[in-house]
Amino acid sequence: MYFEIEKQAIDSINDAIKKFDINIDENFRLEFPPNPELGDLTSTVSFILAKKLRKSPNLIAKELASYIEVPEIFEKVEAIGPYVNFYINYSKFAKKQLDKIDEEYGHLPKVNEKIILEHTSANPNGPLHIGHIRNSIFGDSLSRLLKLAGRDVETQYYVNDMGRQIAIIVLGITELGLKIKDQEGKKIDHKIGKIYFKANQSLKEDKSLNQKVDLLIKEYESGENSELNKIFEEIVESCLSGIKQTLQRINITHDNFQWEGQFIRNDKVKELIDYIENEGFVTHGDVDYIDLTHFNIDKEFILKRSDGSSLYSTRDLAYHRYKNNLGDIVLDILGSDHKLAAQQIKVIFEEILREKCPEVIFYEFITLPSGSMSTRKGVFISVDELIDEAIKRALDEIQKRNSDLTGKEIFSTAEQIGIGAIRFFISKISPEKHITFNWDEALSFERGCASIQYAHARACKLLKKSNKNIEILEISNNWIPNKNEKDLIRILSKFPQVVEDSANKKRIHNITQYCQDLANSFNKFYKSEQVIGSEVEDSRLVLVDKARITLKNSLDILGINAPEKM
RNA sequence: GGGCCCGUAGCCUAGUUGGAUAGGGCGUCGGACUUCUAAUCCGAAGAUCCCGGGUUCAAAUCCCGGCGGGUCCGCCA
Repeated sequence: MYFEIEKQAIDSINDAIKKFDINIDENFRLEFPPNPELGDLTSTVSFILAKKLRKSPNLIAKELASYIEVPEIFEKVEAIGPYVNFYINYSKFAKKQLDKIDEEYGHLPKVNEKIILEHTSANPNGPLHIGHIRNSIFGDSLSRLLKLAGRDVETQYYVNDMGRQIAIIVLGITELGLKIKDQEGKKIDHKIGKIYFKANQSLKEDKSLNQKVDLLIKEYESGENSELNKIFEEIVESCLSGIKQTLQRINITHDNFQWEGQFIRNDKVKELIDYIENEGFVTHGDVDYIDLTHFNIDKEFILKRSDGSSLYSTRDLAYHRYKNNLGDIVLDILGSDHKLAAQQIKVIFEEILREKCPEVIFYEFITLPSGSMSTRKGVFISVDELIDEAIKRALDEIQKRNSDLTGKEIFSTAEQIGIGAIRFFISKISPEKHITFNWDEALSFERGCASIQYAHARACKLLKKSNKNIEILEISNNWIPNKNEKDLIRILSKFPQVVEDSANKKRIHNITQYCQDLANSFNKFYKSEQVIGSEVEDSRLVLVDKARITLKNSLDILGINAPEKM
């Protein structure tokens, strides 16, 4: 609906512009004015015309507004300063807009674009910690957003089964006699994390163990020792199963898990290195490397270790080459510590392999007040701990309030609220901002996610209480929306536009703001307007139902459940 | 030392392809539950948009120079 009336407004402006006898690009879009008193839609086209006509934008706006034939859905068009503002006629608009909202609301038309979205890809050397969670939550929400916006998205987790980290765990088990089952921790990923920590301690004390790690890496890479292969695979598989469980708790699943070892086993890494060699980009020194100084990167790209074993970066190159064949866009979510590596990959793809290079979205770190987290040093807050604490706090909150929840409902609702608080906290901050973790900030239930979920629960309760079949309710013809209703309808109508904008920018924090605005508007309406028993009960019930749907759909982008009771 | 990112009320944050009185939230202060659930709503106070220059009719936004924080500069991933 929004797109339709926007188009009508744009057409009317374009018609009016013809009177100026000037050519401009007709594909401009409209914006939302900063507040409703200034209308529902606004055009800044006067600024563009001003340059061409050499007249002040204010005068042009005035003239332009007088030329515009106001489309029927609008009440008036007015120039205020340099802006041309359109005011919606809500008596006409309300019904049309609300009729458009169904369970699919927000879905945009299919775009012919396949996106391979890699996120999380944490090393299976321990549990996920709160440093990883930004990657997972951002990646998952982005995938939901892009799907809603009509893209075909496949999510992948790149499993590092071949790195030094895993070899260190194997060392712990085979050489240091550590057993997974003896380790502290409720989940297997936590236990494996303990072995990783302990093996690293030993490695620090006895440097000679490093040579054993090197041997393990070489041997696993050769694939010849089936006994050893099994140990590696079991560790990775076990740890990954724990990671998957954690992700599932916060509503995250991946479509696909790709083990990096496959690119060694199927010779793709070898083919790649040969190709680069043939193209003449390999320099042979102590090790084989690509000199990237011609491309303004001072750091060389090393292709393999001097003992011939492969490196993460080269295997990653092969993985990206593989992904290039799967989709139109290859999208990675990476911590900003990968910026240099990503720059190298970009140059290698563009200049050497002559293929499209991956698109990367970076995020800054989450650190503890005491500094960075480290699985190796055993310094981190695990995502499982965070979830447990979030649910515990939500449970306390529910018990403090007189909710009408009973038995099992209490726990599942606490879960939804706790997880919501976590996902909302991470999603609302733009990724380039560094976060110092703080329990109380991360797990706030006032005015945060809980108030949005609460708005949804209120809507559900109200609809149930009305005892009417919402499906067959009609908006009354003599319903003239008042201020609170107009505000709510306006914000409901913006949803598809917010989806489109956010998807184009590949940013999700706009969605959190939208959820908050929508909930605020609904709560305000709820507080000030009687629904059941009012003269326009049916119309208001429809409005409540549409708000319910939009709240649910917008929360869904963030992977947050919308409880029906709280 | 060099590269990249960040710096917006006591605190967190949006806005950064230049454009309407810098938008939210937490916290503070004052109001609203015999009313569809107060995890709510209404109102108030609170900002040198890190600092200093510059470009512009117009700068939180662009340019230059500082300061502060994060991060990278591994034959780790």
